[in-house]
Amino acid sequence: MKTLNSYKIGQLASVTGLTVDTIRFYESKGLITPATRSASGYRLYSQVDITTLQFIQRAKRVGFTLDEIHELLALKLHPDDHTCEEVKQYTADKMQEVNEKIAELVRIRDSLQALHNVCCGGNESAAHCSILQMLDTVDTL
Amino acid sequence: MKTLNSYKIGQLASVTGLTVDTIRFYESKGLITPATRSASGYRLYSQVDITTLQFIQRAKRVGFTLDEIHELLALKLHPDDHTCEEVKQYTADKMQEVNEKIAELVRIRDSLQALHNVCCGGNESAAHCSILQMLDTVDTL
DNA sequence: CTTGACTCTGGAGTTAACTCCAGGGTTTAT
DNA sequence: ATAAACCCTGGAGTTAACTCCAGAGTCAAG
Repeated sequence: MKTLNSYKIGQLASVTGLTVDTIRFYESKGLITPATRSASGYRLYSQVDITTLQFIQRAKRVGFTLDEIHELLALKLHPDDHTCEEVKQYTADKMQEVNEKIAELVRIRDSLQALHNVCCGGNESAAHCSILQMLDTVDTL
Repeated sequence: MKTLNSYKIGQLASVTGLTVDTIRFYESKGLITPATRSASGYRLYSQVDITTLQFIQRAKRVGFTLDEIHELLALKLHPDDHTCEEVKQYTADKMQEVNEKIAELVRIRDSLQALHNVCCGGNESAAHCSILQMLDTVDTL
Protein backbone atom coordinates (compact mmCIF):
# COMPACT_ATOMS: atom_id res chain seq x y z
CA MET A 1 0.00 0.00 0.00
CA LYS A 2 2.88 2.35 -0.84
CA THR A 3 2.56 4.69 -3.80
CA LEU A 4 5.57 6.14 -5.59
CA ASN A 5 6.09 9.14 -3.30
CA SER A 6 4.90 7.86 0.02
CA TYR A 7 7.11 7.17 3.03
CA LYS A 8 6.41 5.53 6.36
CA ILE A 9 7.76 7.23 9.44
CA GLY A 10 10.79 4.95 9.70
CA GLN A 11 11.81 5.72 6.13
CA LEU A 12 11.39 9.44 6.74
CA ALA A 13 13.57 9.05 9.83
CA SER A 14 16.40 7.33 8.00
CA VAL A 15 16.30 9.85 5.15
CA THR A 16 16.45 12.87 7.44
CA GLY A 17 18.60 11.45 10.22
CA LEU A 18 15.94 12.24 12.82
CA THR A 19 14.35 9.59 15.03
CA VAL A 20 10.74 8.48 14.65
CA ASP A 21 10.11 9.85 18.14
CA THR A 22 11.37 13.27 17.13
CA ILE A 23 9.20 13.30 14.00
CA ARG A 24 6.10 12.42 16.03
CA PHE A 25 7.15 15.07 18.55
CA TYR A 26 7.36 17.68 15.79
CA GLU A 27 3.90 16.63 14.64
CA SER A 28 2.54 17.12 18.17
CA LYS A 29 3.94 20.67 18.01
CA GLY A 30 2.25 21.33 14.68
CA LEU A 31 5.46 21.62 12.68
CA ILE A 32 4.57 18.90 10.23
CA THR A 33 1.45 16.91 9.42
CA PRO A 34 1.58 13.60 7.58
CA ALA A 35 -0.15 13.94 4.23
CA THR A 36 -2.40 11.02 5.05
CA ARG A 37 -2.77 7.79 7.00
CA SER A 38 -2.83 4.24 5.69
CA ALA A 39 -5.89 2.05 6.28
CA SER A 40 -4.23 0.66 9.39
CA GLY A 41 -3.41 4.09 10.79
CA TYR A 42 0.24 4.37 9.71
CA ARG A 43 1.46 7.89 8.95
CA LEU A 44 2.28 8.37 5.26
CA TYR A 45 4.54 11.21 4.20
CA SER A 46 5.44 12.84 0.90
CA GLN A 47 8.49 14.60 -0.50
CA VAL A 48 7.27 17.89 0.94
CA ASP A 49 7.64 16.52 4.47
CA ILE A 50 11.28 15.66 3.82
CA THR A 51 11.89 19.22 2.65
CA THR A 52 10.12 20.61 5.69
CA LEU A 53 12.11 18.46 8.10
CA GLN A 54 15.36 19.52 6.44
CA PHE A 55 14.33 23.14 6.82
CA ILE A 56 13.59 22.55 10.50
CA GLN A 57 17.04 21.03 10.97
CA ARG A 58 18.77 23.96 9.26
CA ALA A 59 16.81 26.52 11.24
CA LYS A 60 17.48 24.73 14.52
CA ARG A 61 21.19 24.58 13.84
CA VAL A 62 21.37 28.37 13.63
CA GLY A 63 19.51 28.98 16.86
CA PHE A 64 15.83 29.28 16.00
CA THR A 65 13.46 27.72 18.52
CA LEU A 66 10.74 25.32 17.45
CA ASP A 67 8.18 28.05 18.15
CA GLU A 68 9.95 30.44 15.80
CA ILE A 69 10.24 27.73 13.17
CA HIS A 70 6.55 27.07 13.59
CA GLU A 71 5.84 30.70 12.72
CA LEU A 72 8.14 30.60 9.72
CA LEU A 73 6.45 27.47 8.43
CA ALA A 74 2.98 28.85 9.09
CA LEU A 75 3.66 31.65 6.62
CA LYS A 76 4.15 29.14 3.87
CA LEU A 77 1.75 26.41 4.89
CA HIS A 78 -1.23 28.49 6.02
CA PRO A 79 -0.99 31.69 3.97
CA ASP A 80 -4.73 32.25 4.13
CA ASP A 81 -4.47 32.85 7.88
CA HIS A 82 -2.42 36.02 7.33
CA THR A 83 -2.84 39.22 5.42
CA CYS A 84 -0.24 40.20 2.85
CA GLU A 85 0.57 43.15 5.06
CA GLU A 86 1.43 40.88 7.97
CA VAL A 87 3.55 38.65 5.75
CA LYS A 88 5.43 41.65 4.38
CA GLN A 89 6.14 42.96 7.86
CA TYR A 90 7.02 39.61 9.36
CA THR A 91 9.43 38.63 6.60
CA ALA A 92 11.12 42.03 6.82
CA ASP A 93 11.56 41.66 10.59
CA LYS A 94 12.88 38.12 10.31
CA MET A 95 15.31 39.05 7.56
CA GLN A 96 16.70 41.75 9.83
CA GLU A 97 17.14 39.17 12.57
CA VAL A 98 18.81 36.73 10.19
CA ASN A 99 21.19 39.44 9.00
CA GLU A 100 22.19 40.13 12.59
CA LYS A 101 22.88 36.45 13.16
CA ILE A 102 25.05 36.37 10.06
CA ALA A 103 26.98 39.38 11.33
CA GLU A 104 27.51 37.65 14.68
CA LEU A 105 28.81 34.53 12.96
CA VAL A 106 31.17 36.61 10.85
CA ARG A 107 32.60 38.17 14.02
CA ILE A 108 33.07 34.73 15.56
CA ARG A 109 34.71 33.48 12.37
CA ASP A 110 37.08 36.44 12.32
CA SER A 111 38.11 35.74 15.90
CA LEU A 112 38.75 32.10 15.06
CA GLN A 113 40.68 33.16 11.99
CA ALA A 114 42.86 35.45 14.11
CA LEU A 115 43.63 32.61 16.52
CA HIS A 116 44.30 30.29 13.60
CA ASN A 117 46.67 32.73 11.90
CA VAL A 118 48.65 33.57 14.98
CA CYS A 119 49.17 29.99 16.08
CA CYS A 120 52.34 28.34 14.83
CA GLY A 121 50.70 24.90 14.65
CA GLY A 122 53.63 23.13 16.23
CA ASN A 123 53.71 20.44 18.86
CA GLU A 124 54.47 22.71 21.82
CA SER A 125 52.10 24.50 24.18
CA ALA A 126 49.99 27.32 22.77
CA ALA A 127 50.87 29.52 25.72
CA HIS A 128 53.49 31.63 23.96
CA CYS A 129 51.24 32.18 20.94
CA SER A 130 48.54 33.52 23.22
CA ILE A 131 50.55 36.63 23.99
CA LEU A 132 49.93 37.75 20.44
CA GLN A 133 46.33 36.51 20.51
CA MET A 134 45.58 38.74 23.45
CA LEU A 135 46.57 41.82 21.53
CA ASP A 136 44.23 41.65 18.61
CA THR A 137 41.43 39.30 19.50
CA VAL A 138 40.69 39.60 23.18
CA ASP A 139 38.08 42.26 22.63
CA THR A 140 36.33 40.54 19.74
CA LEU A 141 36.16 36.97 20.98
CA MET B 1 36.26 49.41 48.04
CA LYS B 2 35.72 49.76 44.28
CA THR B 3 38.61 50.57 41.98
CA LEU B 4 38.18 52.24 38.63
CA ASN B 5 37.58 49.11 36.58
CA SER B 6 35.79 46.87 39.00
CA TYR B 7 32.14 45.87 38.83
CA LYS B 8 29.91 44.06 41.27
CA ILE B 9 27.66 41.35 39.88
CA GLY B 10 24.61 43.60 39.71
CA GLN B 11 26.45 46.18 37.65
CA LEU B 12 27.74 43.49 35.32
CA ALA B 13 24.17 42.26 34.97
CA SER B 14 22.77 45.64 34.03
CA VAL B 15 25.58 46.30 31.55
CA THR B 16 25.15 42.96 29.76
CA GLY B 17 21.40 42.53 30.10
CA LEU B 18 21.84 39.19 31.83
CA THR B 19 20.53 38.45 35.33
CA VAL B 20 22.79 37.96 38.34
CA ASP B 21 21.52 34.40 38.55
CA THR B 22 22.57 33.71 34.98
CA ILE B 23 26.04 35.15 35.59
CA ARG B 24 26.50 32.97 38.68
CA PHE B 25 25.20 30.02 36.66
CA TYR B 26 27.79 30.67 33.94
CA GLU B 27 30.45 30.78 36.61
CA SER B 28 29.32 27.40 37.95
CA LYS B 29 29.80 26.05 34.42
CA GLY B 30 33.30 27.49 34.18
CA LEU B 31 32.49 30.03 31.47
CA ILE B 32 33.66 33.02 33.47
CA THR B 33 35.55 33.56 36.71
CA PRO B 34 35.38 36.80 38.67
CA ALA B 35 38.80 38.44 38.69
CA THR B 36 38.70 38.59 42.48
CA ARG B 37 36.51 38.82 45.56
CA SER B 38 36.06 41.74 47.91
CA ALA B 39 36.92 41.41 51.60
CA SER B 40 33.30 40.56 52.32
CA GLY B 41 33.16 37.91 49.60
CA TYR B 42 31.49 39.92 46.82
CA ARG B 43 32.47 38.96 43.27
CA LEU B 44 34.44 41.71 41.52
CA TYR B 45 34.65 41.77 37.74
CA SER B 46 36.73 43.60 35.17
CA GLN B 47 36.21 44.82 31.62
CA VAL B 48 37.34 41.44 30.28
CA ASP B 49 34.36 39.78 31.92
CA ILE B 50 31.99 42.11 30.10
CA THR B 51 33.62 41.21 26.81
CA THR B 52 33.41 37.53 27.62
CA LEU B 53 29.73 37.72 28.53
CA GLN B 54 28.97 39.58 25.31
CA PHE B 55 30.77 36.88 23.37
CA ILE B 56 28.73 34.22 25.14
CA GLN B 57 25.52 36.04 24.21
CA ARG B 58 26.50 36.31 20.55
CA ALA B 59 27.54 32.68 20.37
CA LYS B 60 24.36 31.50 22.06
CA ARG B 61 22.20 33.49 19.66
CA VAL B 62 23.62 31.58 16.70
CA GLY B 63 23.07 28.17 18.18
CA PHE B 64 26.21 27.24 20.08
CA THR B 65 25.66 25.36 23.32
CA LEU B 66 27.30 26.46 26.55
CA ASP B 67 29.60 23.43 26.31
CA GLU B 68 30.77 24.51 22.87
CA ILE B 69 31.23 28.08 24.07
CA HIS B 70 33.24 26.72 26.99
CA GLU B 71 35.61 25.06 24.53
CA LEU B 72 35.91 28.23 22.45
CA LEU B 73 36.73 30.30 25.52
CA ALA B 74 39.17 27.70 26.85
CA LEU B 75 41.30 28.23 23.76
CA LYS B 76 41.77 31.84 24.65
CA LEU B 77 41.75 31.71 28.42
CA HIS B 78 43.83 28.59 29.02
CA PRO B 79 46.16 28.40 26.00
CA ASP B 80 48.82 26.54 27.97
CA ASP B 81 46.48 23.55 28.25
CA HIS B 82 46.62 22.99 24.49
CA THR B 83 49.32 22.45 21.92
CA CYS B 84 49.51 24.79 18.93
CA GLU B 85 48.69 21.81 16.77
CA GLU B 86 45.40 21.26 18.62
CA VAL B 87 44.54 24.95 18.41
CA LYS B 88 45.24 25.01 14.68
CA GLN B 89 43.06 21.96 14.09
CA TYR B 90 40.26 23.06 16.38
CA THR B 91 39.98 26.56 14.94
CA ALA B 92 39.97 25.15 11.41
CA ASP B 93 37.15 22.73 12.30
CA LYS B 94 35.11 25.41 14.04
CA MET B 95 35.52 27.86 11.17
CA GLN B 96 34.18 25.20 8.83
CA GLU B 97 31.18 24.79 11.10
CA VAL B 98 30.64 28.54 11.31
CA ASN B 99 30.78 28.80 7.52
CA GLU B 100 28.11 26.13 7.24
CA LYS B 101 25.91 28.04 9.66
CA ILE B 102 26.34 31.20 7.62
CA ALA B 103 25.37 29.28 4.48
CA GLU B 104 22.25 27.98 6.23
CA LEU B 105 21.27 31.49 7.29
CA VAL B 106 21.78 32.77 3.77
CA ARG B 107 19.41 30.08 2.47
CA ILE B 108 16.82 31.04 5.06
CA ARG B 109 17.24 34.72 4.23
CA ASP B 110 16.80 34.02 0.53
CA SER B 111 13.58 32.13 1.23
CA LEU B 112 12.27 35.02 3.32
CA GLN B 113 13.30 37.44 0.58
CA ALA B 114 11.38 35.41 -1.98
CA LEU B 115 8.25 35.47 0.20
CA HIS B 116 8.74 39.17 0.81
CA ASN B 117 9.12 39.96 -2.88
CA VAL B 118 6.17 37.95 -4.05
CA CYS B 119 3.76 39.29 -1.45
CA CYS B 120 1.74 42.31 -2.53
CA GLY B 121 1.69 43.73 1.00
CA GLY B 122 -1.97 44.68 0.85
CA ASN B 123 -4.69 44.22 3.41
CA GLU B 124 -6.18 41.04 1.95
CA SER B 125 -5.36 37.41 2.69
CA ALA B 126 -1.98 36.13 1.59
CA ALA B 127 -3.58 33.03 0.12
CA HIS B 128 -3.49 34.14 -3.50
CA CYS B 129 0.15 35.25 -3.20
CA SER B 130 1.05 31.80 -1.97
CA ILE B 131 0.36 30.27 -5.34
CA LEU B 132 3.44 32.03 -6.61
CA GLN B 133 5.36 31.30 -3.42
CA MET B 134 4.88 27.61 -3.89
CA LEU B 135 6.59 27.68 -7.26
CA ASP B 136 9.94 29.08 -6.30
CA THR B 137 10.37 28.69 -2.57
CA VAL B 138 8.68 25.54 -1.39
CA ASP B 139 11.81 23.46 -1.87
CA THR B 140 14.17 25.89 -0.24
CA LEU B 141 12.21 26.92 2.80
C1' DC C 1 0.96 -19.09 10.09
C1' DT C 2 4.28 -17.59 12.88
C1' DT C 3 8.18 -14.63 13.84
C1' DG C 4 10.61 -10.42 13.66
C1' DA C 5 10.56 -5.75 12.25
C1' DC C 6 7.67 -2.20 11.91
C1' DT C 7 3.83 1.05 13.58
C1' DC C 8 0.40 3.12 16.98
C1' DT C 9 -0.92 5.96 21.51
C1' DG C 10 -0.18 7.79 25.99
C1' DG C 11 2.65 8.97 29.35
C1' DA C 12 6.93 9.11 32.11
C1' DG C 13 11.90 10.40 32.22
C1' DT C 14 16.02 13.23 30.78
C1' DT C 15 19.14 17.14 29.67
C1' DA C 16 20.41 21.96 29.04
C1' DA C 17 19.85 26.35 30.50
C1' DC C 18 18.13 28.89 33.22
C1' DT C 19 15.04 30.93 37.31
C1' DC C 20 13.54 31.39 41.84
C1' DC C 21 13.56 30.97 46.64
C1' DA C 22 15.25 30.90 51.84
C1' DG C 23 18.03 32.38 55.15
C1' DG C 24 21.73 34.93 55.98
C1' DG C 25 25.52 38.79 55.76
C1' DT C 26 27.01 43.83 53.68
C1' DT C 27 26.68 48.65 51.95
C1' DT C 28 24.71 52.95 51.44
C1' DA C 29 21.68 56.74 51.75
C1' DT C 30 18.96 59.42 54.98
C1' DA D 1 21.84 53.70 63.11
C1' DT D 2 18.48 51.72 60.56
C1' DA D 3 15.92 50.59 56.42
C1' DA D 4 16.45 49.65 51.56
C1' DA D 5 19.09 47.66 48.33
C1' DC D 6 22.74 44.86 47.58
C1' DC D 7 25.43 40.38 47.87
C1' DC D 8 26.30 35.32 49.42
C1' DT D 9 25.37 29.90 49.19
C1' DG D 10 22.70 25.83 48.43
C1' DG D 11 19.11 23.81 46.54
C1' DA D 12 14.51 23.31 44.40
C1' DG D 13 11.55 24.42 40.34
C1' DT D 14 10.74 25.45 35.32
C1' DT D 15 10.79 25.23 30.18
C1' DA D 16 12.14 23.46 25.71
C1' DA D 17 13.24 19.73 23.19
C1' DC D 18 13.66 15.62 23.08
C1' DT D 19 13.93 10.30 24.51
C1' DC D 20 12.26 6.14 26.20
C1' DC D 21 9.07 2.87 27.62
C1' DA D 22 4.61 -0.32 27.77
C1' DG D 23 1.17 -2.54 25.70
C1' DA D 24 -1.04 -3.46 21.48
C1' DG D 25 -1.87 -3.75 16.41
C1' DT D 26 0.26 -4.53 11.33
C1' DC D 27 3.00 -6.39 7.63
C1' DA D 28 6.50 -9.22 4.90
C1' DA D 29 9.27 -13.25 4.64
C1' DG D 30 9.98 -18.03 4.99
